[in-house]
Amino acid sequence: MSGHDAAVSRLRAQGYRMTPQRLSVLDIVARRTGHIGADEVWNLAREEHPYVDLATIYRTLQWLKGLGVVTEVIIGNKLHFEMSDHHNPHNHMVCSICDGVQTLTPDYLAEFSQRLEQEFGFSPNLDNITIGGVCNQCRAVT
Amino acid sequence: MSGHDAAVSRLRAQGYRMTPQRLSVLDIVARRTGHIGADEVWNLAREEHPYVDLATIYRTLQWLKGLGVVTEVIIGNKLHFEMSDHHNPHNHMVCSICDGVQTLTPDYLAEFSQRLEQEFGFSPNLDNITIGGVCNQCRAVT
DNA sequence: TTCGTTTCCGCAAATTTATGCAACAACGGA
DNA sequence: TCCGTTGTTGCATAAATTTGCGGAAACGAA
Repeated sequence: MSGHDAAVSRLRAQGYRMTPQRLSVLDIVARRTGHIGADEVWNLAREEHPYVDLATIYRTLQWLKGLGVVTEVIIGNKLHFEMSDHHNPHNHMVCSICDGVQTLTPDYLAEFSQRLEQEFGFSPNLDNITIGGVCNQCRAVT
Repeated sequence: MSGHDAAVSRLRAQGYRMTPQRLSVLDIVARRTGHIGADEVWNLAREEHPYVDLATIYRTLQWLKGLGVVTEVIIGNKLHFEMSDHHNPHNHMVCSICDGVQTLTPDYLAEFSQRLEQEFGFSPNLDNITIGGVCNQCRAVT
């Protein structure tokens, strides 16, 4: 179907079972341009498979995140997800006032990341990092 | 009594009411060297004031965080807190395997922060940022 | 196609954190 | 010291996410 066929094959090759629930979640996240909340994934998934449980959605999303297939974006107190694009990776800046999201190339984090690695031997996982703060417009209003 | 008297006076001067609950939370966090979980704060607070509600603990902690009095550290899926030390500020690196915490001077984040500000007009709030990743020892074991 | 192993899911309940509201109490003023 | 205003709390409840467990189903092997 869509562009996540490669991901599906890869997961299957790795020995994971591709259940309808997992395919559905993957499909829903892939079809959406931009991020989508866990609850919204659930609602869409239930249209196809009315019995899917919210716990499965969360489990699947965390599983895909751990495998680098999806990226987590923390918006307010809720988790959102989007397909990871390894050809065009980016992080997120989320405004704590308007919940607006801007993207950021990881170049900005590269130097920081290398220093942590070299000076502390700490390997940061910056793939799923969300930078909180206040955006331009919201600051102007205040 | 301890070194958080200044904070108490300042908060009072700013018009906030210093209730026994708030004093107790402040005391508990200040007395602990290092971070402490919200649930643990609650348990200790109840020893002194058996009626305090967990909601009050969370509200107070978030309030103190917003005022820069305490710093939030995300460990696993739980929130921990410690007194902010503005003379000696630091961020945290948390290992996702062993939950170990290392500290980090904000110098490492300064350049990054400035670039976000200059190039995007985005004011990141890095005071309460927690960097996730894998520490030296845990990586060695794997 | 059937079977067996082993992973995965639905269900229920627990955990962690947040919020609406009426009663309460902190603290400046009389 | 007492009072009134108004910020805070306790209580109840909701929201968001995670986890344990027994049954179900995916998928390779026969």
